[in-house]
Amino acid sequence: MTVTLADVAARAQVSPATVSRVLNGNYPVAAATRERVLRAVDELDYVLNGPASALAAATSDLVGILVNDIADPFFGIMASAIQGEIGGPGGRAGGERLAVVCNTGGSPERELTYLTLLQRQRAAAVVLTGGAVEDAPHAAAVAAKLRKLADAGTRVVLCGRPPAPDTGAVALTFDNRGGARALTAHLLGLGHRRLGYIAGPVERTTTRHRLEGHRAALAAAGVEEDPRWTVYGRYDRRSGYEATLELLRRDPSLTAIVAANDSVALGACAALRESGLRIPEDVSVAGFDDLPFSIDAVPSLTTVRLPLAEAGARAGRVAMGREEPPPGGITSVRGELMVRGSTGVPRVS
Amino acid sequence: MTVTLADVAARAQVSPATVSRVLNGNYPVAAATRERVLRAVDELDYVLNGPASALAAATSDLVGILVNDIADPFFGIMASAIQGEIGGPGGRAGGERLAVVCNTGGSPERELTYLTLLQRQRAAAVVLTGGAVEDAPHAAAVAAKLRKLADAGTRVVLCGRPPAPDTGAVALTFDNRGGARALTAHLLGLGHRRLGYIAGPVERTTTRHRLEGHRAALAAAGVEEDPRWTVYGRYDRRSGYEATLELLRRDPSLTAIVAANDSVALGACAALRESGLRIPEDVSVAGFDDLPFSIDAVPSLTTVRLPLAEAGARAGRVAMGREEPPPGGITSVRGELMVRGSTGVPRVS
DNA sequence: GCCGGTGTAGCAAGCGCTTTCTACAAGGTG
DNA sequence: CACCTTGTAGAAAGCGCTTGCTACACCGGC
Repeated sequence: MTVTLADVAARAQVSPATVSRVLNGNYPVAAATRERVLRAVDELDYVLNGPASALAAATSDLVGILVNDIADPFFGIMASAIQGEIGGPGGRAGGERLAVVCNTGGSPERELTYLTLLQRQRAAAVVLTGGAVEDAPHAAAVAAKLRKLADAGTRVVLCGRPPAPDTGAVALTFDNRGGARALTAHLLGLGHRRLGYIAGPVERTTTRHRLEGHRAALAAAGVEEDPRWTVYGRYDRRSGYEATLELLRRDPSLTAIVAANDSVALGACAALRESGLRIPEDVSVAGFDDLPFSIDAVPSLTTVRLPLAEAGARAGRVAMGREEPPPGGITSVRGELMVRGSTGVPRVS
Repeated sequence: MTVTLADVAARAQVSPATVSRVLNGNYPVAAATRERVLRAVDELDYVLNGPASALAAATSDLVGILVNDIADPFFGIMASAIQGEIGGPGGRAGGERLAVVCNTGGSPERELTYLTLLQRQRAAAVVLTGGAVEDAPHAAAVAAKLRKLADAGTRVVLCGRPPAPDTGAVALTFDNRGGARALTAHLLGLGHRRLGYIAGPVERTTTRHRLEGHRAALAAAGVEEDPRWTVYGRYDRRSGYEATLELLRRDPSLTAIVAANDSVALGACAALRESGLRIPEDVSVAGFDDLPFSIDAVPSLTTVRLPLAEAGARAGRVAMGREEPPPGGITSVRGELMVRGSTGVPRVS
């Protein structure tokens, strides 16, 4: 029923080995022979059997991309950039690779399961994006898995994720701490002294680093922080909305709200508006990431631009071995402070 | 070096066949034996070789998802929903399937190439999302490919895409025409008579259907359309921004702008604001899709909500054979008009 | 004219798994 | 007690491809 290499070989009157070599192009085949084979392939409408190739060659053309939430543009943009570089159709690279996008939903177990599944597929490379979960046993389990993958020849790249020592994984980390610090410093420079902070999920590295940067800026300015000013939530607008109402309840005198990311900031804006507060006259709002919609917020959002696409592209190239990994296998990607309309001088109180 | 089924079998003192059966759980194995095998698997840290299984069993656990642009939440949301249903880790389904997300960038060639790649992988199912390109030869080529996939046992589902007759593909189509018609009818009801329309790329089914709906509404209300009122572009904010400036240049007396989707609408809003026009007092703006950020626009966007997540989930289930396909293999999913702040009665001129 | 390249192609041995068919115990039945 | 189920495990034949090795021309040089 299905046509195989042997069928093509028969039709082209060559051996299966020759057909394989024509298709893989890694062995000299006389032009005339190649021609004949290609014609046979075409006439029979032959499609290589991927699993069989993978088995025989002990490699596959699958590249895994782990994301927390593919519906979130933060991950979508990175995934898109990674995919653009791994040499799928249209990519500049020769081989045609397929991107397997795995939605972990931020769950450690799923992350591990997906890693195993990718190991099972003998993935050519795996890129893990976004913050990691800070649970020690889980981190160890992931590290062990990554080591195993690396040992099996799978290239492992971390994109926007802290390094995983001794795993052989290359890390392209975002400087969340530095970005957050610059952002809060900007607010402090405007004169704000009572700043609410809406953090992400508690056990996430991204959450911690951004919060640390925020606090470092406060400390550097000698501003003492009230514990009531920090609320933890999720990385979505709903969370920002709710957290903002909570912050307002705890301390109505806040003059600025720093959000874990842009979606959260948008939720914060909505809550503020509904509470009858103007942005930035009554309360300034700042986000993080600079996703495409942030500039369209009204007022447009002051935030920290993370070069998501660039980082993803680089991660993709490194994963494909088309770009040298950074020295030491680790590099930090800086964000850029984007000052826009959502932040201003605090109201006089 | 790498541990194989045979190694596990040796350690558990059973035959490879038994190990395979324990792992696949589709054949009775005595509890004690199973126990022993599982222990061996654990001790050896054995991971099944996916390609080998796929080859031997002539099936794979890969599911392809074709999207135009994974960085766009429109596709991200659908992809996420599909993935949630195909039974990956955490899914309710038993098998563990991997989602291969293919970014076609709207290019027909890439679409075809990806389809071939998925055919090569012997994908268990393929879901194509978003509008199709309306080029006849290309459409025929895709149809042929889909038929071939279906013949090879791959389940093919179209999600938010028009039916592909005689291909064996199940279609979950969005009622773009109806939604667009309702949206424009709403604007007409408010009293608008001069409405600009920012369409998507010319050769896309989505573009055509939405435009047709818009025109149907105009016709039904007896409003004659000026050809200058339609501009084609892309499905992104930039396009909306530029198209709006163009529309304003062509006819400054427009009182409403209908955009191809929400991102375009956001761009339109930006252009209007920069032109000193208030929304909706001077110009009303409407979008399409109701993506999460649309409610956070200021004023919040009047749009047509498409049940992206629901449709994706359903597509995923149908692809997995866990839900009956609609009768005839075709169903139309309706959108819901969401009237919000960006539309209002036209200014008196 | 003999010999060692050089360029092509074929042979055949796997790659690691699934699955059909067969084998054998153990247990129930007439 | 012979016989047939029923339950469980093994043997072995592939699945379709890749690739190391071998084979064979054919060519130029001494």
